[in-house]
Amino acid sequence: MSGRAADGSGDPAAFPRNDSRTFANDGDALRFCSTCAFSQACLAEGMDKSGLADLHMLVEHIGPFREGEHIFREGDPFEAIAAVRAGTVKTYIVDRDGREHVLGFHLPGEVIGLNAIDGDHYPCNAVALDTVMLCRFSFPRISVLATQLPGLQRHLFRLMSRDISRAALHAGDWSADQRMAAFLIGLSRRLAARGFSPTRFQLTMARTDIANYLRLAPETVSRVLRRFQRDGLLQVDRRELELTDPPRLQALAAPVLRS
Amino acid sequence: MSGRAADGSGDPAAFPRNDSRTFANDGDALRFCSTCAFSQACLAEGMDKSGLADLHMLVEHIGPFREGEHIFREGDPFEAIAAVRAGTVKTYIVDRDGREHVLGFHLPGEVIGLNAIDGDHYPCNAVALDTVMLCRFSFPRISVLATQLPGLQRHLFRLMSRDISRAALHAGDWSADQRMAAFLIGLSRRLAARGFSPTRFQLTMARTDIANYLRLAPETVSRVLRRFQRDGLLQVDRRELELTDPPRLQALAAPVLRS
DNA sequence: CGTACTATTGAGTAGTATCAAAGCGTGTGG
DNA sequence: CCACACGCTTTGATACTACTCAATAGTACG
Repeated sequence: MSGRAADGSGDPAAFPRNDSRTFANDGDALRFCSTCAFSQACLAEGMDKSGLADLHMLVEHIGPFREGEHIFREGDPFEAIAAVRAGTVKTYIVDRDGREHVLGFHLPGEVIGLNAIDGDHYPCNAVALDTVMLCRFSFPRISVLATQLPGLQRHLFRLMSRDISRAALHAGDWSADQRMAAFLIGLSRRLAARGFSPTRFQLTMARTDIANYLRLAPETVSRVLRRFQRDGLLQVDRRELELTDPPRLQALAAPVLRS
Repeated sequence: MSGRAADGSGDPAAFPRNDSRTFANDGDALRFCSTCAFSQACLAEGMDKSGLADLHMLVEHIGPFREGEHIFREGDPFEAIAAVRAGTVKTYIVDRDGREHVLGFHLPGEVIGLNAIDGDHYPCNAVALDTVMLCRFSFPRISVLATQLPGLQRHLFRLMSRDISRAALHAGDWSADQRMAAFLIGLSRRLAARGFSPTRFQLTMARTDIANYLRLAPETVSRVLRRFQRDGLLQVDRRELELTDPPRLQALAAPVLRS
């Protein structure tokens, strides 16, 4: 469990608000825009169409962030949450011994920064694992909007509640095999929910990142994956992954995921 | 790590809304009422005095719950969150192997049920570890109120954000000693924040509960406590505890608590 | 083609869990 | 009031999971 902060050299200021990477709110940007998912969810919570317009006025599309580039760092002043539009974001902290603890991986459609609301500063780092596009929501502004749009407020409450439960599950006491299976099945489901293949996908994170997330040693991650492959549960080549026996993996993961 | 659901025999319906245990909103009840803490926090967030009245209209004082009595159970329909006014509440789940996983202990002034907002049903059980009094807030009603009182909304956001961070810390990868020290220092600080002694207090939970919370075996909890005592960090007799060397305990807990 | 980094593999070990049994407190019934 | 029984806690001995250390292998990049 070594783990060192992957430092993407000199990044610009954290979570830039208006820089060259911000681009217009054009149709092309909206096509894969998770704001839509965000908006959809708010509509599902009862928000009306006019709210949609207000919400879209609020959002800023930022990116691309390149691999290794930080979106925000621990201690940066908190101003905004963001929905991932494309790519994968890793959030992590580094303890005083230099060990990295990965808090989570955030896929398209998922929201980062919710753990920063209590406090003026981000309590963790967020880094792009590949090319990342974001929808940025100023938190003061989206809060105000949430008082006017109950559907939006409800969606935010739900997102945060979900994160509490997810973190609690992740805190549970499980074997290396169970945690790895739960991690893979979790990825699979989240990708499937966004229209990606649930059985063939890329691990956008390094083995070390997986290890630091699952609180395992990198060597253990390697060994578990290899054993899973020997047992016919999956095929793994470098970062390319295919789940060849999802049912058995799910059975392993079931106690962790409670499903 | 055995852990079995402590079942307090036949409880009445979950989270009763109006029963014999509900009592009037009189001065005596309010004296130690965490609604006050809740209200204070909302005022600190900018809520005005009229909001205070609205909030107090909303709250229902329920209890007492006796030791072992359940406040809600996994699967019960979600209708309300609650602030602990007195006593200790344990939240936990039981996995399919019958192992109990303790999600948290909730002291006076703390709020339970926030992880249930996403979903129609409570995702966990809540049980009284001693005599517990609660302030119940109907969630639909407090949501509506939150759209009218930005200070209240802000407070709810903060509470939930804090829970996300807390759960993430708890999920970290630490030694038995570090986890135990962090647990004790955490208790101490939370008690101190409510005006109790930070150095002398009761462990209201069983060793098994502590073990299931810290994902340790009960035997390990015993051994660590005994070693801490041998090393002069604390004095423990049954459930009576005195921290005799808080600085050293804090040093142990520091990487976990990030303080 | 060489270098650097990440991933894999192997051997030995540390830290906790597990199993078994005894101790202690508390409550109960005689 | 005492004897007993039950539950929780403690203690000891042993086992096992996952870590650590060390070395090799494989990839990506210059």
